[in-house]
Amino acid sequence: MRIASWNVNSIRARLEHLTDWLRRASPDVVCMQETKVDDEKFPVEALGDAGYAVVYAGQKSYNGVAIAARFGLPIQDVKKDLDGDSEDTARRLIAATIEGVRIVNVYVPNGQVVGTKPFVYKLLWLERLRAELAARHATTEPVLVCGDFNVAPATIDVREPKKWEGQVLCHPDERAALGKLLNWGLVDALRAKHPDEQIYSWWDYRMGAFKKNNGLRIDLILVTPSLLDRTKDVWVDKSTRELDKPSDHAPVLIDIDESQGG
DNA sequence: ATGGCTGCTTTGAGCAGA
Repeated sequence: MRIASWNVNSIRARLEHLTDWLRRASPDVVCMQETKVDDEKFPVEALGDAGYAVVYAGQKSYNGVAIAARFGLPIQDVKKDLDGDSEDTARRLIAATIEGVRIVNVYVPNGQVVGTKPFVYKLLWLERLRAELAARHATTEPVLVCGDFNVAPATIDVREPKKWEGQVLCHPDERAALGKLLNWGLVDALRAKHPDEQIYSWWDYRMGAFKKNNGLRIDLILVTPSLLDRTKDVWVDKSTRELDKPSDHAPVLIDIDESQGG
């Protein structure tokens, strides 16, 4: 089973890229972030034409998450938002069980500037996610948590670490919050498979950052140990970032052996 | 260098992103 995570930066602005890419990359499941659209206006039909069913938790203008699965793969036990969220909180989480894998798709708050209210909210959000996973799941289950974490886990995940040192996305408090989430029982799947490679998933639109490969790896796929055992490979598909009017994020993909699971 | 790009918003300057 091939699962992808992609911050599309507006699903409506990216619809052609998305449907073209689905045909090209052929994921069984794609988790999307920053769909930036009300549920009433979600492009269900376009995804259907591409061969995918979709569940979504969206809002106007900002945030929004969705999980699409190839027709024939049932999407079960859909859960939206963190426990304790209300109707007017940002839509940042959608989870579902597909082929026996619990898939939790997150758009972690950006945090804006270190020390601000949004930054504190980001740290709290990561802790709430950890608490919710720990309350709902055992680490022996096949659980996959993916999305835009807005945290670069380590120095290797940043092309210009000195420039980013102590800044939002790279601050020790964010890395500690992510570390605590991992300590519950998750593994950063790409890093486990590629311990020494500099691989990025986001490049700033400005200053020709992509051409210089001046990026950060902030889009992650975290898995429990039983899923890591079944993981064949994890990679970033940079091809979408080369298109006209791209998302600033590229998709991250994981191939999971199906013979051992389900 | 407080800019630089992009998408969204009851359309147009301001916001949020990262």
